[in-house]
Amino acid sequence: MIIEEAIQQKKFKSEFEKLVVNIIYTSRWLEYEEGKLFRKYDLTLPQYNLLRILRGQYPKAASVNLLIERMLDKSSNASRIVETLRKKGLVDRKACKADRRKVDVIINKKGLEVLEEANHDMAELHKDHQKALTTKEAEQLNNLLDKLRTIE
Amino acid sequence: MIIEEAIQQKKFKSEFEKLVVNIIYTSRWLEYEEGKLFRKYDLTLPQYNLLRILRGQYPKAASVNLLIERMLDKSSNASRIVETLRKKGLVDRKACKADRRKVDVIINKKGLEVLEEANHDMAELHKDHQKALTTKEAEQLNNLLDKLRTIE
DNA sequence: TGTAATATAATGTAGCTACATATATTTGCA
DNA sequence: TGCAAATATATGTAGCTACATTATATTACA
Repeated sequence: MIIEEAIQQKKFKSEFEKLVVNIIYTSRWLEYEEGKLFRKYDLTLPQYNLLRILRGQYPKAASVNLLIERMLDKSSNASRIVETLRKKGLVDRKACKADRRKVDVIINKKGLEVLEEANHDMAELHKDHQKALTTKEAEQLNNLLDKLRTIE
Repeated sequence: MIIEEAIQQKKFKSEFEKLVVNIIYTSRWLEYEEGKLFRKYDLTLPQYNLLRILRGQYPKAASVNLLIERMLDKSSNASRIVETLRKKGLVDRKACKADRRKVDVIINKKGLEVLEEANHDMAELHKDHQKALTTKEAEQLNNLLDKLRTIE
């Protein structure tokens, strides 16, 4: 469905106004698609992303600061998401000995298992995307999105 | 900044995995840029979008259902956002006479004024985007995003 | 060395989404 | 007509972002 139909807006002032709406709308659509998948594992998107970052560090610990730097939402409150994951028994958290301001967060065995399972389903989702776009088109999209953000 | 640097992830499994992250990240970036703008007017993105839909209907009333259909987040709770806007004195709400289940929501004078001002700043933001991409590239991006969503 | 500046993490608040559920009204049809 | 199904909206809950503030630990340097 083209964006005009999707949100029932007949026309946009410019191709750029339309682009902003289109990117946000497509992001929401992707997040919803992924969200359906995560709910199976009682995870949210930010929780899944945090687990992925932690697995990237495994078996080293990550500080909350490191997590924030690598998250998609920089100002999301990593502390609270870590706490949620800890309550679910997917990560361990303890004070950092070298710098007592810091906290060492490590994904544990259960966390790695859940992540592994979710990743399988995620790979399936990406296969669906491959039906819609060729690799070349996906590349082109990636490059254009990167280019848009050069004004930052 | 390319997406790999932005979230400090060295490589992705595929161009498609990268694309999902890139779209969500770019959306967050746009929302943040727009958000800075809205905060000047004590508005949030959903509130701004709702006001725009209401102006599209003006001087006719919109039902909550119509608002939901046209919002970027279909399952956002339009009722509550309308209530927030009403508290801020930007919209009026009254029971619909023809169908008493429905509610008539109309943007008022103050709402139209605030929207007008915010739109000015928004136009400036779009000018910045034009520095990053040509109209042709924006078009290309729009088409690729629409194509990605054809699997829905 | 002592103190101010900085860094790290946690927490409080408003508003948001996603989902489930509740309530009231209208419609469909046996 | 009467009642079940459908429709429209509101509300409760968990978890989220954005922002401001706080608490604590470390660093810089006069």
